[in-house]
Amino acid sequence: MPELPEVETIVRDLKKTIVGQTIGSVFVDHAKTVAPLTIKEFELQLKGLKISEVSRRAKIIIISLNQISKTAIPYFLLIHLKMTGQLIFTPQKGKIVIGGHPQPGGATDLPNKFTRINLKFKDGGNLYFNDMRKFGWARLMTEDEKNKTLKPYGVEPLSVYFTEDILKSIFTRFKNRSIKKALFDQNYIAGLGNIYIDEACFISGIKPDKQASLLTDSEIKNLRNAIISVLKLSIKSRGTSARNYVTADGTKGGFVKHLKVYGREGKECKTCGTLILKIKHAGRGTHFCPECQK
DNA sequence: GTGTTTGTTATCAA
DNA sequence: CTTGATAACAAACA
Repeated sequence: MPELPEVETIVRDLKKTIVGQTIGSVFVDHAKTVAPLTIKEFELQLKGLKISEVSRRAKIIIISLNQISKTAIPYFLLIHLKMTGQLIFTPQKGKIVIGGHPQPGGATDLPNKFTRINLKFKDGGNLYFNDMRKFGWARLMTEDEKNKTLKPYGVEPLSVYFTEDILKSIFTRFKNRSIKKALFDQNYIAGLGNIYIDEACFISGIKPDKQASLLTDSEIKNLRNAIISVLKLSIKSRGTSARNYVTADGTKGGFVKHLKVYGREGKECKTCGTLILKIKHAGRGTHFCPECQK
């Protein structure tokens, strides 16, 4: 579920809450989530490590860990939330009720039936990794392994490297495939997913299934600006809680009310009143206004 | 029972 | 080689 703005929101929250904290104990209840390590290995290796940094690359959360001793190897816990993952920090001990935000399955407390990992900090706080569908993962790795894992990812759309020229060269490479396909490919642009691709296409007035090589320079410019602005605005709203996503304090993001096309099929376009269409394209539900987008 | 779902990867088909 | 479609992972919901 989480795309760039949701992951970024969680990372910014965790920077404020867990950096500097030491892991006291770890509980894992689903082996696949922490593979290739076994549950026991994962629990033992994380125990006693201190969190030195939290960052993001593409849709991956990177928790940097340093052991207390100076000679120790730095470790990195990389977490991918995939479709339904949540990462929630609670500062107090014991069972916490997520205020007013029932989780999938109706659970309202922590830990719950979808909690796959619980990091317990020495000062009593808890970091819960919940994942209803069990697609997400948390992998403990060395610096080399981390670099190898992150290497294939493309340009960060909120970085200075995301230029019109880069976008143009990507679309050239995708020639007769659609722009949605191009924007979806994490090896070229990192962090976009179904929601923000549809939204950025609407904002820039381009149909998502349009052939990539047919875009004019001015359309590429508009699309780039739309991608940047929709991501920034969503981060400001703390992300889109369309289904499972919650922020690291367990609250919902507020971007749903800004959505122009995603999830609005059959409703009136906010610009022209035409009904929003939904088709299947690139294997995903694809939303657009047939009047505003060409 | 049917179809759908924010992510990603593998495999098959044209 | 290119491209698209589908299934798979697994679970909930309408």
